Amino acid sequence: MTVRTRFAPSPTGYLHIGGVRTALFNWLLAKQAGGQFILRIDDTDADRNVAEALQPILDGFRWLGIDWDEGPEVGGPCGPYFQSQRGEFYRSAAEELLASGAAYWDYSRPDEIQAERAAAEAEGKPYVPSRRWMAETEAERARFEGEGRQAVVRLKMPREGTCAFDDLVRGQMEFEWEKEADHVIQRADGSCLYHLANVVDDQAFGITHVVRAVEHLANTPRQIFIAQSLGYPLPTYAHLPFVAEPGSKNKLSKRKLDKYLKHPDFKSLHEHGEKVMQGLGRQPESATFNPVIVDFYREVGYLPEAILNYLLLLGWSLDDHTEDFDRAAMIEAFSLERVVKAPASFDPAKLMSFQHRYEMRLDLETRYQGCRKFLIAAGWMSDDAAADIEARARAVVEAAGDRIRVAGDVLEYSPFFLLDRSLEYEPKAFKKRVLSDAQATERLAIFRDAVPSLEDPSVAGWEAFLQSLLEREGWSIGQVIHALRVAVTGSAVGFGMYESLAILGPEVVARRIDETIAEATRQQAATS
RNA sequence: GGCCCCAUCGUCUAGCGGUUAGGACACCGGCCUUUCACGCCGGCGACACGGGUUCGAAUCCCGUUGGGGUCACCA
Repeated sequence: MTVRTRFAPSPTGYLHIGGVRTALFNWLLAKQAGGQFILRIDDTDADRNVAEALQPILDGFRWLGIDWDEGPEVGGPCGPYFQSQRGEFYRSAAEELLASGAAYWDYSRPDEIQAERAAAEAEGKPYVPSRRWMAETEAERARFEGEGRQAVVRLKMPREGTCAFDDLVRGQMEFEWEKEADHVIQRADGSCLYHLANVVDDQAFGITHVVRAVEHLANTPRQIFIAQSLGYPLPTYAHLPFVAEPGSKNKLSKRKLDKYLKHPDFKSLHEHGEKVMQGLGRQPESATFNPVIVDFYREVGYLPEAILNYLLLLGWSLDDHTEDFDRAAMIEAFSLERVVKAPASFDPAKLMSFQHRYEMRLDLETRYQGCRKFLIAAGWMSDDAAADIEARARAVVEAAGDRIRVAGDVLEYSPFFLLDRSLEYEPKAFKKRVLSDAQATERLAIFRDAVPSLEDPSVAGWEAFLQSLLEREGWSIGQVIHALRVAVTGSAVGFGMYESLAILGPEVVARRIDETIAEATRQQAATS
C-alpha cells in the first residue's frame, strides 16, 4: 500500500514552527516510503478565514523545500483540496450517519447544552448529553421546529465499551466511549465541522497515516467513530508531542512573543533578527516577525536546511551521536518509532548553532550570493553593480568568514559599503582606543601620513606597509592597530586588519583617519 | 474539575536489567591571536520522590509529586 500522509493547516496567515515540524515528519514518512505528501486546507470555519492568509503558509513550505504532491496550486486527483469547497461530501456523509443512526438531529439551544455541561461539572461528573432535544423521527423534528428551534447534527456516541487503537508514537491507546460527548458535526446553517470533514477527507484522499500533534489525541475516538460508522478503514495514527516554549513545557504559541522575549536566548535570537531588519532599513512586520513563525527566518536569511535539521532533532533522534542530516539522510533515517513522547522545548541557541554550522559549510560563492540579496535589499549595492563593487562585497564576505552566521549579518559591515558616509564610532571603543590612549592620535597621524607611500594596496601589501612602519617607528603592533581599527571602521571588533585596509583602499583609509583625528580633537576640546 | 498524556544535565537527547549514565547546544576556564569570531583542550552539570519485582534498576510494576494537553455550532 502506498503511504499517503497529509498536513492540514488552517489559513491563519502564519506558518508556525511547530506546524513545520509536524509537516516535516509527515513529509519524511511519505518520501521514505515513496508515497505522497498532501497539503489540505482546513478552512471549514468561514468566519475564521482571513483573506490572503494561505499564501504565507504555502510560501513558507516552498522556501523550506517541503513540497507537496497534491494540494493547493499543484492540484491532484482527489481535489479540491480546500475543505470549504467540499461541503457536498460532508453533507452526504452527515446524511448517511443520520440514516444509520450514528448521528441525530439535535434541537437544543447552545445555552441549554451549556447548562447541562455546567451541571455535570458542578457535580464533578463527566458530561453525558441528556439527548432531550434529540429528534429521530420526522414527527419529533416537526414538533421541535414548531417551537422555533433549529437543529444541528450530533454524533450519537456509544455509551459503553472502549475505543482502542494503536498509536505509532504512544503505543496502545484506550478510551471509554461513555466519556465522549455527542459532538456536533453539522452546524445549524448546514455547514459541516472539522471532525466530520477531517475523516471524510482522509478517506477520500486515501490517507494511510495520520500524523498530527498530540492535542488531537483526545479527538481520535470520535473520529474513529465517524470512520467506522461510515464503513471506512482506519488510518494508522501517530500523535506527536508538541513543541514547547523555551525553558518550559507549555505549548509554543505565536501569541506570547512578549513572554518569550524574557527568555535570554529567545531574546537574543529576536534581537539578532531586528538588527538585520535595521540594516535593511525596514520596520519588521509586527505580526510575523516572530521566531515562532517561519517568515522570521526567511527574512533574516537563515538556511532552510539548518531549520529542518534542527526541527528534525526536536523530539526525534537516530542514536546517541548523529546530528547532521541533509534531506536525503533525513528521509533515509526517519522513523516514528524513535519520536520522543515528551514535549520538547524550542531552543533558540541550538537553532542558531545549526544555522551557523550550515552557513559555514557553504562555499564562498554560495554564501556571497546569499549575502548579496541583503546588500541589494538594503540599497548598498545594485543588482547590476560594477565589477569592482561586486569584488569588494565578495571580499567583505570572505574576510568576515565565520562572523557571518546568517546571510543578513553581512549588514553588520556597513563601513565597508557606505564609503562616503562618515563613521559612527562606538562610543566605548572610541574612548578606550582613541581618547584614553595619549599617543593614539599621534600614531594615527604618522600612519596616515605614510599612506601615500603605500606601494601595493593588496592585503599583503598593507601588511608589509604596516610592518615596515612598525620597524621604523619602533612600535609594537598593539600600539597602533586598535586605534587604527576604530579609526577606519568605527568599531573595536571586526575581521582582519589588513583585509579591512585592503577592502577600504588607501583613500578611504586616509580620509577616515583624518576624520577620526578631527573627532578626537573635537571631543577633547569639549571635555577640557 | 472529568478524561488523557508526559517525566535523564539549564535545553535537545542516548540508554530498551549489570555503563565511571554517553553526545550535542548553552555556560565556565585555558590555549591560539592585532580585536572579535572560529578552532582546539579542559571543566561544571541529570536519572523528580516513595514503595515494590530482581542477585542487580535510569531501565519493569504501583503510588505520590510535578508538568502538560483536552473537554466549542475552532481547527
